[in-house]
Amino acid sequence: MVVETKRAPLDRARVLAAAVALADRSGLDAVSMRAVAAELGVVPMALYKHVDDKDDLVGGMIDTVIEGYDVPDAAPAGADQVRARIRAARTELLRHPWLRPAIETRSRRTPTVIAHMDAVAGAFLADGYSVDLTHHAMHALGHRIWGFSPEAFEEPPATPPSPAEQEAIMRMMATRYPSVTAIAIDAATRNASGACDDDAEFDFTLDLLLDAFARLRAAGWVSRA
Amino acid sequence: MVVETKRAPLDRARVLAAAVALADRSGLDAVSMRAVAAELGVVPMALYKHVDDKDDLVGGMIDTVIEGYDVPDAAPAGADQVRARIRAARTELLRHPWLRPAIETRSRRTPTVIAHMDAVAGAFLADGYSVDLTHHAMHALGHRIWGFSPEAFEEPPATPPSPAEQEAIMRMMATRYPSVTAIAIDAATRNASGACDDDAEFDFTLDLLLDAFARLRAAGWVSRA
DNA sequence: CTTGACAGGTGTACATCGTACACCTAGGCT
DNA sequence: AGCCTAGGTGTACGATGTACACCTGTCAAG
Repeated sequence: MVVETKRAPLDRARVLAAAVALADRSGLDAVSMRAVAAELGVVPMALYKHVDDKDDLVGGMIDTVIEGYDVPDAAPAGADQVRARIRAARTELLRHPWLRPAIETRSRRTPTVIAHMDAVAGAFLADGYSVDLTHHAMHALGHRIWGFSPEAFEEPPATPPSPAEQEAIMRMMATRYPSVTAIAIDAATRNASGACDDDAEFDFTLDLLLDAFARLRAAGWVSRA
Repeated sequence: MVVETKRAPLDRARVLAAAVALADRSGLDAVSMRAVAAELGVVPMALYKHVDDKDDLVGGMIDTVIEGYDVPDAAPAGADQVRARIRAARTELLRHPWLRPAIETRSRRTPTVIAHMDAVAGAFLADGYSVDLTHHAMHALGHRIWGFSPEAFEEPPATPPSPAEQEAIMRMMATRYPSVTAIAIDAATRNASGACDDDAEFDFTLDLLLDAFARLRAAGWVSRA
């Protein structure tokens, strides 16, 4: 008689893991209920026994990643601790490109998400920052707390036209948008590929902000008027 | 004989205006091809004669708003000009709440969008900022260039539980997330509603960043090592 | 040992969405 | 007069999220 290898029963963690794996492989758009179910060899509706709805699914995916943050818990306090946490977040963000759009379109907030914010805020407070200054800092850091800089410049969608066309486009750009063109050219002299070093920009801004707040604190800034 | 009042033929601008009006009234999710078509008393497929696809539609909606920026063209140069542009963007952003998610999920970049970035970058350059410093500034300002601060704290989804439950939740929050709770309480002492003054935070961070860059420039910073 | 509740997987069905494709029709040109 | 074409129509398809009824194996209580 044929013995079916019995499938271990699903649980929330396995569902989320499958969704994360799928997103890593094929992007966030590929994460549909049906696709995740197929990944697990199960019918779509089975997922709803472990997940409220699609929104809960991607919320759970985010949580899964956040819980994997490699954060040196016994790290130095204050700004350095903040830096460590944010860099840990960024590492994970780079590993999972779908994470950014996922967080950006998020609606509900989970305990895991709040806990991460609490840890960052706590590091400021532990370093003697006033509550209000910490508040400002959290706002200023914004999404950087999740490891990404919300760029004004997005990746160009990789439309490599013929070299001749490219020349014409460049000329048009240079006359119509001289400033961004100047920046692009300057960046290209520094980086053969012409792409910005996003990682360097991230650190630059992070340091700029952390320094600015350290300066305010040192100057005795406590709270807004 | 019955004389049908002849409908003026559609054009791209009318389609976009209808979509913007609909989004203003009912949110971005309500903007489907079918809904916009209905708004115009036309069949869904008619829109495709004026718009490539849905992505082009929302791109066009964004352009429509950007083109309406009330930017004092003969404004002071430099940081003040940047401030003016960004504040103009923010005004429009507050008028159209759908704008933020629309921009965030954007994929293609339109000339109108590039022109706005070019104007901001140009203001820095005109003020004597080096190209590279301008580049950094654009990255640091990130989405703030579009008028929004990408907050770590999002609006709570307005779940007002019973006062008793609220009390219990607060107590739990205070022990589990002491830092964010401290911030929330502190903010509440300053603002009866307990909500952050997002507008004030926006200005605070904008000033912080612009000051930081002004300081770098004054110190003779020209380009990264 | 029986029974029955319940956790968990199944199957069908539906509304909504974007959009491909073929079609029709009214104006304006040659 | 004849035709081209811009612009609106109609039908249809595949994908998606998810409601609802159903089945089934496990395990604890009687």
